[in-house]
Amino acid sequence: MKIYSTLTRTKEEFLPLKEGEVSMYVCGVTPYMDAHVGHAMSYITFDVIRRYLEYKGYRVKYIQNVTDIDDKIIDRALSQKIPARELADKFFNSFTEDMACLNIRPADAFPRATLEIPKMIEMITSLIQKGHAYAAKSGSVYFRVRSMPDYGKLSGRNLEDMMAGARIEPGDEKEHPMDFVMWKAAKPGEPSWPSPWGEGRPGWHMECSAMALGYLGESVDIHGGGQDLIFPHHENEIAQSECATGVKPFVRYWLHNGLLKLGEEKMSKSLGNLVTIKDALKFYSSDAIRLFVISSYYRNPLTYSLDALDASQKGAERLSKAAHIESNGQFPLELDLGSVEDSFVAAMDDDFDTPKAVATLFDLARQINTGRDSGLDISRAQQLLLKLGSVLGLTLAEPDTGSAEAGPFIELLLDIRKSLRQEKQFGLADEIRNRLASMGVVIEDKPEGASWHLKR
RNA sequence: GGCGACGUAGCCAAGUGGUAAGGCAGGGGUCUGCAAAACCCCCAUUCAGCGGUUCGAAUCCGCUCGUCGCCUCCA
Repeated sequence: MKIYSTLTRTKEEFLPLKEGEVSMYVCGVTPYMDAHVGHAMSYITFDVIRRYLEYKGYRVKYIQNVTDIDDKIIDRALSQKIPARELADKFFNSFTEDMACLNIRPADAFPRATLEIPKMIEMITSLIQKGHAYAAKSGSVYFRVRSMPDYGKLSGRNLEDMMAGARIEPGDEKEHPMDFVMWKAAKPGEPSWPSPWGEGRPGWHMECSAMALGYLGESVDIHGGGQDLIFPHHENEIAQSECATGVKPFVRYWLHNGLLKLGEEKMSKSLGNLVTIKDALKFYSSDAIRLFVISSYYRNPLTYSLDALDASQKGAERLSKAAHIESNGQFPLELDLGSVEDSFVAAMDDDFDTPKAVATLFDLARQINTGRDSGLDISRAQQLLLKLGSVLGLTLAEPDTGSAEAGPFIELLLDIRKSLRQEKQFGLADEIRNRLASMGVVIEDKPEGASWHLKR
C-alpha cells in the first residue's frame, strides 16, 4: 500500500511503526458554529482511510481533538452571553450529530484542549528548558523558530522566504516575527488557567502536539487534516513535538485532503460562504454526500454544486438498488468476485484512489443487475457490494420508506391502484401514481407487484 | 513577492510512457397499458495552448495562458 505524504511530496510504501497497528490523529473542529460540508469532506476522507486500514487488517487507534477554547469561541460566547464552555459543548454536540448522520465513525477519543492543559504546561516547560521557547513579559510563551534548523520542512518554506511576505505586528514582544505562541497570557475577563507563567490559555498548535504525543506516542503513523492546516498549524506541531521529545519523525505520514470550494472560493467559516452539513442533509442522503466526496481524489480540490450532488444521489440510489434487488435464481452468477475485490484493493492501495474504487462498485452493480435479469442467484455478488461499500462508509441502505405512519395508507392506495389496473382503469391508476409522486412517494411497478419509496 | 496544487467529453471525475475507467445528463432500443427501475447500443481520433524528448506522451521536459490554495483564523 502506498500513501502520499506531504512531508516528502511522494507516495511512500506504508509501514506503520508497530506491525499490525496504526496510530492516527486527525485535527478536529473548533466548535463555535455548525460544521459545514468542507468539514464533512475532510472527516469522510479520513473515515474512509481508517475503514480501509481496518479492512486491511490493521488495528487503528484514531484520535481527534476538540479545540474548545480559542478567540472565536470567546467572542461568540460573549456576544451570546453564555459561558465559553457551554457554547463549545453545544456545537461539539451538533458536530457529533452531523458525523453520525454521515456514517462517520467516532474517534476512539475526542480529547478537549481545556482538559489537557497539564500535559501542555509540561511540554512547554520542557521546551523552555531546552532553549526552544521563552516566556515574554506579558506572560505569553513563544516557540523560538530559530532554534530549529529544519523549521519549515513540511510546508517547504524557509524563514527568509517567509519574512518577505510576513505581517509584522508593531510592538511585538516576539524575538522573531515567525515565533508562534504556545501559551497565551489571559486578557481581563477571558477564561484562563493557572500556569508557571501566570493565568492564560493554550495556543492552538500546542494542544495537538500534546494530545498526539499523549494519546499516541512520540511517533504517530498518520496525521491528517485539511491542506489549509499545513502551514502554520502542522508545521508548528512538528516544531513543538520534535523539539520537545527529540524524536523524529513526530509523524511518519502526513496526509492532507484538498479543500472544498463553493463557486470559485474555498468554503470556510471566516469567508461565510458555506453550506452546513445539516442543510445538505435536508436534500441529500448520507450516501450521496459521501459518494460526492469519494468520487473525487482526496488530495484534489472539490467544488460543491447541486449538479454534482444530484448526480451522486442518483449514483447512490443505483448502488443501493443493486445491493437489494431480489432474485430467486437457482444458479449462481458466474463472476470472479475475487478479481472484483482485487481491483478495489488495487485502487485503494494506490494512495486511497476512491474514484477508481467506486468505479469497481458500479461495475459490480451492473453485473448484479444483469445477473438478476438472467435469472441467476446474485446473493454473493450483493454481499460483496455491501461489504466493499461499507469499506467506503456507504450504507447502501434500502430505499427510504420514511417514518412508518404513512405506510399503511400508501399500501392501501397501492392495493386500490392494483385493482384499477386489473380493470384497465389506467387513467385513475396513473393519477394515484402522479399524486403520490407529487408528495414525494415514488412508485415502481414490477412483475412481482408495485413497490414504493420516498424521494430524497 | 515566496511556497504548493490544478487545467481530461455538456457536468463530475480516474488514468503519470503503449494507444482515453466510472458516474450524471443526452440520443436510440428492449421491457411496460403508460411510466419508473433495469438492461443493450451510441456519446473525447483526443486530454488548456505551443514547442521538445521518444518507435510511441494526456502521461516526461521547457515555455505560455488560465484557475485555486497557503503565507492571518480555517477541515
